[in-house]
Amino acid sequence: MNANDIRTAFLKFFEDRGHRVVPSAPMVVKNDPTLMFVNAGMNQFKDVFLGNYPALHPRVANSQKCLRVSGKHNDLEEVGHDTYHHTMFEMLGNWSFGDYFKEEAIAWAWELLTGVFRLDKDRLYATVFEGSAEDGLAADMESRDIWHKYLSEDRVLFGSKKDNFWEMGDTGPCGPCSEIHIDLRDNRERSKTAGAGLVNKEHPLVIEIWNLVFIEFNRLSEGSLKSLPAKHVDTGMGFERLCMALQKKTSNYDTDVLRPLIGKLEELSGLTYGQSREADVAMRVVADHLRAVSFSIADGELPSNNKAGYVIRRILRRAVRYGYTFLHFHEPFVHRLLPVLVENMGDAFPELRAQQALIEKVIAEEEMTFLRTLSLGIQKFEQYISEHPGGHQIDGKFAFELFDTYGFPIDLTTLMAREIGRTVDMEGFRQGMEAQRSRSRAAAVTEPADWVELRPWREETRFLGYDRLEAEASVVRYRSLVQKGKTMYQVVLDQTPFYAEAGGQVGDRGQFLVNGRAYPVVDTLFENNMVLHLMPGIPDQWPEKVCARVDAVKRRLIANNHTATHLLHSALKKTLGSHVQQKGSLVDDRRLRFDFSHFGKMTPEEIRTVEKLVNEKIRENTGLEEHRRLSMPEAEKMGATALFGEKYGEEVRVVAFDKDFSAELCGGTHVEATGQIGLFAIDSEGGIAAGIRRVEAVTGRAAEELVYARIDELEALRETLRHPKDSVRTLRQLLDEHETMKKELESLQKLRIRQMAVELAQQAEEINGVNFVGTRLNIDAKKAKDLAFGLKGLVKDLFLVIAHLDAGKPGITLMIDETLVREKGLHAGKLVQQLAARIGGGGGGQPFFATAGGKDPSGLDKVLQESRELLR
RNA sequence: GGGGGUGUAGCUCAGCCUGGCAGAGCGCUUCGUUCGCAACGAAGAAGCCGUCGGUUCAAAUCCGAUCACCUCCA
Repeated sequence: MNANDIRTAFLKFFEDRGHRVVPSAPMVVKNDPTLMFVNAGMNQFKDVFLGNYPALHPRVANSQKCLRVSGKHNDLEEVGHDTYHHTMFEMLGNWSFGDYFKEEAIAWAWELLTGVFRLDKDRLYATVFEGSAEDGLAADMESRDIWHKYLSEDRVLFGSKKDNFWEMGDTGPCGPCSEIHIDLRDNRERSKTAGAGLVNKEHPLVIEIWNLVFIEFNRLSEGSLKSLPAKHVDTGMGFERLCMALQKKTSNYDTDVLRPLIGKLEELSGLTYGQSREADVAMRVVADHLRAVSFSIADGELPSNNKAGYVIRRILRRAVRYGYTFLHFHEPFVHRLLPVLVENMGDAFPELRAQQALIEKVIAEEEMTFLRTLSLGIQKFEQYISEHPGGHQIDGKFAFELFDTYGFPIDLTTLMAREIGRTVDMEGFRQGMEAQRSRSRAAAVTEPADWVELRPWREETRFLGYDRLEAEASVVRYRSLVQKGKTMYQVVLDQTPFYAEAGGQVGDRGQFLVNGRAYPVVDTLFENNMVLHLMPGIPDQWPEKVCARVDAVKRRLIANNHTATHLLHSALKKTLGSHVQQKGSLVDDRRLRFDFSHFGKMTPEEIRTVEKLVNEKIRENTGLEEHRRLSMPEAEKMGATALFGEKYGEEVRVVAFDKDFSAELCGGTHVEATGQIGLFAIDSEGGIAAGIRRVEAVTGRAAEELVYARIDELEALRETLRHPKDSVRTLRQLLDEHETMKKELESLQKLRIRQMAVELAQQAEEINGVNFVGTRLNIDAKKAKDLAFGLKGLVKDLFLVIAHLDAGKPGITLMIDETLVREKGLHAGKLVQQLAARIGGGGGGQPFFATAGGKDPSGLDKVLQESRELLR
């Protein structure tokens, strides 16, 4: 059975048992601050479990892409060293939302594994929760009894809270779980040691394949458990491990999920998998990471230097590092595996195929920059070694600097040190790291308090803002949080006209009217289907109803920009081609920003074409066509644009303006008719990442101002040029002329200085074995310096004093030949200080050359006189 | 969000600590040598030292702000 068949068989099995099959949600989490990536199949159903959101269907099955690289579940550093950890993996799951419970979940798991997949019954074990005194929970005897119907007593084991009580994170839905483990060792091994003793003991061939979680509680932030209104089933079966078991392999990397990637790596590196431990680890790392990074990019998360993007960058760099060190790739290579991945998984995950070119380009670019970083680090390392030739230990502070500032991985530093017989002071390194951590932690304290619940409330916040900007509503809950030392409140209403930040559109501002007083709302956020109104202050007591009023002027400007963004999106597709995909968007009341995939800079003509197209649509004054509740297939039939990496529910909203021109799935607020936008103008176009361009634009009055500003600038230029016929030609001529004149002037000045130098050389006067030259000139300090250096070559034993005056500023330049400095102990810097007193100033310099400046020009003659006397 | 670093010739960078003539290698142009060149020799062009402000007689260099990029942490 190949991997694709296994996936299909799983989904089919549960579909036949009344489950709705749903697609994987994107791996990148958009509106949950506690989570960056989907780390378990249940993430997208979190709100259903908590009762915040009704289930679409009581029974669901899916295969969910997961990424475990940060937070509570972080497997990144394990990957590669064994044969079963992954950063990205697929989680096959079946779900019951308040429907069936332990009995069916266990029965079907057993039937699927032994009946459909035909796994050996005598290789299977089950674990159940042993209870926890800390949480006041008893052992899960119910699950144990159910299991005894299928498995003998010695195959049903009790497990601790760590293994058999599943929690998504520090807070959130959780419950006891029952895991199914499989013993994949050969018969000889199995007869020697019983599998039961190896369960949960990190044995690579005695592994958990399926976790059946019985969700009953919500873990609150103070640590206690709260019973949920309904009981749910959440199961997760590691797809890669299942494939290993069914394909009779002993490593996930030997299955047809990952082996083709390793094959390609063998081809590219010339090494054979299975020959050396180090190369094997490296190949597994690269294969795994390529898959994780590719899917992340397809879901819209590009490598970058912060947040989720930074995690992606770190994964990719880990792959490059292993390839560089152990597979001897010194050129970008990771991106070359992509075609193999797409070939393999492109059918099950169409987003991969659709964005292949972009993914490849982004990875290649990122590899290149990292290789640059590496070579810079190696350079720094070598410099350090040559500066510290002795010693056996490399300073931990230096190793940390290399890592922190130059991004040079510590294990490479260690490796390079070992090659020259040195070690690295890891304690010093660790200290640097710890200091860095606590600095960052101290800077980011926005711990919210627990919610204060005012009324029972199970639904999501009802959004009224498509139709009205003001509404009566009840406060259902609120909490405080401290941000940068200031206390803010997040307030949730049962219904609200406020639009919460989503899809690039910023949150509304406005106010709540409570008993005749206005309390400002400074921002509106979306979190777990709740709309959070961010408020600097709240009343002591909330009345039954408050009046929520959105700032209408801002909202109108935002609508202009959002609709313009849709028109821009279509215009870009029409002008540049269908490869244009939205990669990001920001819409506020002042401007709009749109990021999209496109190769190469837009030409000025293309920019103009896009602007014209958008303005054409504005003039047509096309009315808004809004479909609030369409099914996904209906929306697709309309040809509405959906975004990769965006999670859509069963029902979607489609916003269209002349539906043949622009129709998008969108939750944002828009204008009634495009004419309201008035005018659209692109302010700038530029690149932000490999293959991604950014356009910034303005609409309405802001667009008008932009156009005026440009006209004014041109007018001012023409005015300055005295209104020539062809100002561009005139300006170009002027610039050319300027350039040649500048050159000419420079060479003339050089010539003049040389001439002056020659003249002055003739004036030289021998005083006590010194050739004295003293002169008064109307030149600036820079020219005096040139002159001094010019004269230096002409006169032996020179003692030069130039008393110069430029724009009312007097100055002294003093030069003394080096031989005089040596033999007579003269020092220009000291002398010039003395002389500077005459012009009411100060100065200094080196023994052979010094300058001074002052305020009193009348003293210049005295300077010359005194310097002459100095020599006598 | 917080820390560190880097912006100097077309490219890669030195110079900054300790203020005092803006440099090197590669590339480029011209000439010469060579059967030939990723060869050799000679000459040359090329710079608002990221931007703005401050300190100073004097700032690439010191101080402050700002922008861009790199990097680590959250």
